[in-house]
Amino acid sequence: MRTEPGAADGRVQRGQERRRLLLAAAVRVIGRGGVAAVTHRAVAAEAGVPKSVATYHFPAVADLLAAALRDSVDAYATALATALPEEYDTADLGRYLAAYLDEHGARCAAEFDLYLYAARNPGLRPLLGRWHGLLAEIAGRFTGDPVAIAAFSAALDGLSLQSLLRAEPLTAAEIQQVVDHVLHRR
Amino acid sequence: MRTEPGAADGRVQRGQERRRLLLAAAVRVIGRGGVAAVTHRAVAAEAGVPKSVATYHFPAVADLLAAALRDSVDAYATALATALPEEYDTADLGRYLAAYLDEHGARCAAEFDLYLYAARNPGLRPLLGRWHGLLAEIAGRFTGDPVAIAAFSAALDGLSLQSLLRAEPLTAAEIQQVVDHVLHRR
DNA sequence: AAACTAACTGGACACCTGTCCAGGTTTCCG
DNA sequence: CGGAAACCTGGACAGGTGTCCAGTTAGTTT
Repeated sequence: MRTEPGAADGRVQRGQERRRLLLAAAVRVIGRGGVAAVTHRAVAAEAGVPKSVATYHFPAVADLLAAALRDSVDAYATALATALPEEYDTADLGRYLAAYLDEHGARCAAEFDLYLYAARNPGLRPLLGRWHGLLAEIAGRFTGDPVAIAAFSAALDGLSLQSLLRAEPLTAAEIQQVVDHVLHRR
Repeated sequence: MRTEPGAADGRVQRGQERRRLLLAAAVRVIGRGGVAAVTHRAVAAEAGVPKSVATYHFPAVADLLAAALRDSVDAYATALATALPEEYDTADLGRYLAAYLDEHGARCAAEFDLYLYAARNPGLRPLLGRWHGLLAEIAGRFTGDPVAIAAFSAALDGLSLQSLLRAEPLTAAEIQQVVDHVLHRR
C-alpha cells in the first residue's frame, strides 16, 4: 500500500515525537539561562537523550532556535484558544495571564528571549506575525479602534515583561485594571 | 599634597576612562549579538584594546554585564533628562522615542537583552528600579492615576519592543497616538 | 630618588562548543 | 525477502572561552 508523503510512519512518528521533546527541553533551557545557554549538548541533556539526537534533528543551533520560536508561538496560541471560553471579558483575560505568569514565568522569559533573537534575525520575524495577529484579534473583541488595539498589544507585552522583574508576578486584578484602562472601559 | 580617596589620579582617571570605553563597547556587542556575544575578547576587540584590559577591569564576564546594565540605565536616564525640555508634552515624548528607536535600535535591543538578563539574575533587579521610577515620573507629569501610570509604563516598554521587530521603526505620530490614548487624553 | 601601587599585558590552562562523519539500527515498501 | 530510507549514535576535530597569573610600566607619594 502506498503512503502519501508525510503520512503516518513509525520511524517518522517517533522521530517527530523526539523532535518535540527536544523543543520543549530547549524552551526550558532558554527560560533558565537565555538563548545563550542553548547548545546541542545542553538541550539533549535536558531532554534526556544523547547529544547526537539534537544534532541530527537540528544540524545547526540556529535551526534549533528557529524551531523553538515557531513551536513556542504555536503553543501559546493553542493554549490561549483552549483556555479561554468562547465569550470572555477582561477579567478572564487578567486571570489567564496572571496564572500563566505565575506558573510559567520561565517559559515567558524564554519567549521574550526568542522575541529578541528574532529581532536580530530578520528572517525569523514573520514567525511573530501570528503572535501579533493573536493580540490584535483579542483586542478586536473589545474595540474596533486601531489605536486602542495597538495600545492593548503594547501594554500586554510590557506588562508581561515587567512581571518578570518583580519579586511577585502581577495579579489578575492588576492586569485587568490596566487592560480595562487601555481599552477605555472605565 | 594629600589626595582625598577617589580624587583625581592620572592612573585611576585613565583607568576609569578605559572602563567606560569597555562598557560602551559591550553595549554595542550586545546590540549586535545579544548577551550571548559578550566575551572578554569580543568586547576588548570592539573597544580596540588588548583582551587583558577587559579581564583586569571586569574579572568575570558577569561583572561586565552587571556594569553594562548599570551604565545603560544611567545613560538612558541622563540622555532623557537633557534631551527633553523642562516642560514637555506627549508630542515631544513621541518625537524623542521615535528618534531614539530609529537611530539607536541596536542599543535599545541591548537594553532589553540586559533587562531579561536581570530578570534571571535577581541580584541585578534593583538596578532597574531607577528605570521604572523614571517611567513613573514621566507619566506622573500627565496624570495622578496609578493605573494610568502603570498602563503608560507597560505601553512604552511594549512599544519599544515591538518597534524592534518591524521593518521600519515606529514613527513619532504612532507613538504619540498610543501615549495619548493610554493617558486618556483623547 | 626610591618605594609604592594601580594599571596594564601576553601567555597558559582546562574546558566547552559547533559541526561533521562513518557506521549501526529499525521500520517500511515493493 | 531485500533494499531503501529515516533514524540514531559515539567519537573526533579545530576553534573559541573563562579565568588565572607572573611580570612590566608608569603615575604618585614620601
